[in-house]
Amino acid sequence: MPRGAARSEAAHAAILASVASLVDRVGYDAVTIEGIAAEAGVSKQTIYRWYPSKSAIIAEALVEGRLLGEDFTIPDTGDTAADIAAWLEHVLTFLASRNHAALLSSLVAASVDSPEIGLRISERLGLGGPTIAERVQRATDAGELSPVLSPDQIDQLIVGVIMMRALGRNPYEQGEARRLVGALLEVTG
Amino acid sequence: MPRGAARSEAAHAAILASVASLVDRVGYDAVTIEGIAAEAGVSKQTIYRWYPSKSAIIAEALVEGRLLGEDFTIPDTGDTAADIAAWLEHVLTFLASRNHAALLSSLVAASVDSPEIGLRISERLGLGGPTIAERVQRATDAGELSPVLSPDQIDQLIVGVIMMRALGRNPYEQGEARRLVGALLEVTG
Amino acid sequence: MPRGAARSEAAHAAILASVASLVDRVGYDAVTIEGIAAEAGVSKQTIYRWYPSKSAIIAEALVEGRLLGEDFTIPDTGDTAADIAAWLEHVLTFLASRNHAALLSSLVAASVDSPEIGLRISERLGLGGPTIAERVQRATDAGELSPVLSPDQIDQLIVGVIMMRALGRNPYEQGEARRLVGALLEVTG
Amino acid sequence: MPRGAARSEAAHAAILASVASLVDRVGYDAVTIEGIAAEAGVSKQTIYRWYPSKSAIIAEALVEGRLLGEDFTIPDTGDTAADIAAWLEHVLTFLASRNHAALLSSLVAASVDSPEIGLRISERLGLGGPTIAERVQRATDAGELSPVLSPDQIDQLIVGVIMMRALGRNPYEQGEARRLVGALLEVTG
DNA sequence: ACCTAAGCGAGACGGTACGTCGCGTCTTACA
DNA sequence: TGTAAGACGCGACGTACCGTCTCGCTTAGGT
Repeated sequence: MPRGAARSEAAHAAILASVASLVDRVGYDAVTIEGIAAEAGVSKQTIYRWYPSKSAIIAEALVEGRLLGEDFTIPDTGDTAADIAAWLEHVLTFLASRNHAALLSSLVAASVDSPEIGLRISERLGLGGPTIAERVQRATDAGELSPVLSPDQIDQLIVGVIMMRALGRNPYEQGEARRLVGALLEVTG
Repeated sequence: MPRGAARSEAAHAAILASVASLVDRVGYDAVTIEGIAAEAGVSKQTIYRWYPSKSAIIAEALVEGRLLGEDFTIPDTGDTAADIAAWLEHVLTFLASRNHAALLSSLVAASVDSPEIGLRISERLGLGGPTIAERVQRATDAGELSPVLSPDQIDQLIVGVIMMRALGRNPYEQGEARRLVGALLEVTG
Repeated sequence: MPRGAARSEAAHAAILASVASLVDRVGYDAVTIEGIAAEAGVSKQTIYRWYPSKSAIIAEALVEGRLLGEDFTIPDTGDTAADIAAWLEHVLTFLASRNHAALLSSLVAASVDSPEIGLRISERLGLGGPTIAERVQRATDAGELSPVLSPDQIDQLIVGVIMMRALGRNPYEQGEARRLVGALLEVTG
Repeated sequence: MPRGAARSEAAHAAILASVASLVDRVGYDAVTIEGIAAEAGVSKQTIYRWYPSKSAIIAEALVEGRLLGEDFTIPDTGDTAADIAAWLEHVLTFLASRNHAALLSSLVAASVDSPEIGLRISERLGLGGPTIAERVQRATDAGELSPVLSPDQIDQLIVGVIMMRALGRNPYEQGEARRLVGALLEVTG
């Protein structure tokens, strides 16, 4: 059994809280390890003891829900098209409010040199369990839908739209999500 | 009329050549102003005289075709769907070769802090003239196509796919572009 | 006979005026060639055409009386001790007023790497013609004085006092010059 | 009680050693912070952590005896005039050898912008304890001497001679110190 | 009345050094 | 042994001046 003081949960929490606050206020790029340490009242060494890099802290903050804190789980009501449309609307609406698009785009930039962050963003956006591709596949197998495009392509197109919105800051147009999903899934009704 | 010595075209060209070479060799993030200056045989001050930041240099290198040098103009043969499919295939094939996806994704990350770069990337990818949305709109007006989605949505979906590919490094699957464009534009043939 | 435009006296004068003003305002060290050029409305090239260095400009400004502009000629009334005392009093009084000590000390600092400046300062302080040593020698030869110290030593001591005053910023005490000169020249009266 | 790592004595010593060596080799003006850092194998930041400016480093090097390392303490044998004469001879002889006059004059120039340096030079030359003025005062009170000039004036004259020597680079003449001190202190013997 | 060789302002250029920031590693003293 | 504090070597930042070098204009003798 290890001797000496145990890992300080207070320090741990302070780090995550500070990094979330800083990312929100100044953006990912302008966040520095020294800034986090100062804001959290923690020594740099403590940070480096638990995290190998700035992006690892961000990744954990994502997992802990300190960033992108809302619940973006894809609902499961039996109507796959409606579920996905509702979820997409939720995501796009979220991006259109406050500086959430800026937050997400700075995280996307971060994910370029940290695949981990990309993965955590996906999870946070509700894609941690069954992905859109899987949902579509299942619905197709069940005869619920018969889309022209493959489930993977549909997944990619929808996530691509989210990315474009995060990067481009376009406003959200009422009903857009429903129309898009409807078209992609060939929901004729 | 401006007085004083004119801007040195030699220095100008050397800067752009060096930045292109460096981005290619070490990646966007690892490029430094001092590195550019050293490689170009130019003083830092000369760089700062003409560019406010690293991203401005990248933006100009993009405009000058020193990065993403290929011709990605969307063809115009009369068949809009085929034109766009051919163009998309070209872009996706390009991204699948060498370290081009890494290059583009690092540029996308850069564009988060520099809208200018985002704009120049679009231009370089052939979207500087009539956009996909415009092409689709024109074809729809001419009765050539009657897609379910709006031209803007189609545009966004297609560009979104390119982004996803750049960020995700998936390989390109033969014929993918054609299938995707076909489905989005409702080309039943 | 030379052809082409003649040296611009306007530029010449503007340079000297600016350098004098700048030395007075910011001190020798903080004066820059670029600052002079900007203040004088003159190009750097024009300055370098006529002066090899900053200290050369200072030297000329001294010669022209733009710095240390007062007349410090040693009087010649026949009474050597009184002459020197009067002169010394004049110099020390000058140093005690305004920021003249600061000016002189910055010039002394300049003279460390520019003997030319040292020479010009001496001239300006009235030592350009017969030096103190020469005056004392002459008075000694004439039987007017019979000092214990050699003329050169006396000269050095008196100039040394001026230096100390310039460097040390002590205030001037009424009658000090007279007492000092009296003692050094053994004027018993 | 201060926490954190203590100041590195190794770095501290290396800085002082380097600055002493550089001043000796290239002269005060040509010494740069970057040069010191490179020579000492120390980062610039470490230098700036402890010293606000180049002159502060010089001041400390003076205090530590890395520059003007000789012992210039004024002796105290009971014979004040002889003590001062011996000390002055020591100083003037020192200045006449090697490039010591150049060293001192560059330090004097530096002291124009840094009173601290001026103070440290005085201390180094043996004037840190009882000054010449104090020694003369004491001797006068004891009836040992009865000089015409005030102790302060004598002090100033003697130090002025040292300055003149430093700035003027005259050679030292055998016995000069003794004659000078003799005359100023009215030692008739 | 033209040349044409200076002089001139403006200012770009390759450099060197500045003083600052943040990195990731380390050392110290305390709990 | 974990922690806050903080020093350290390092690399890059963006700025200030250096002294040299074009530019295009003005000026004024020589033909």
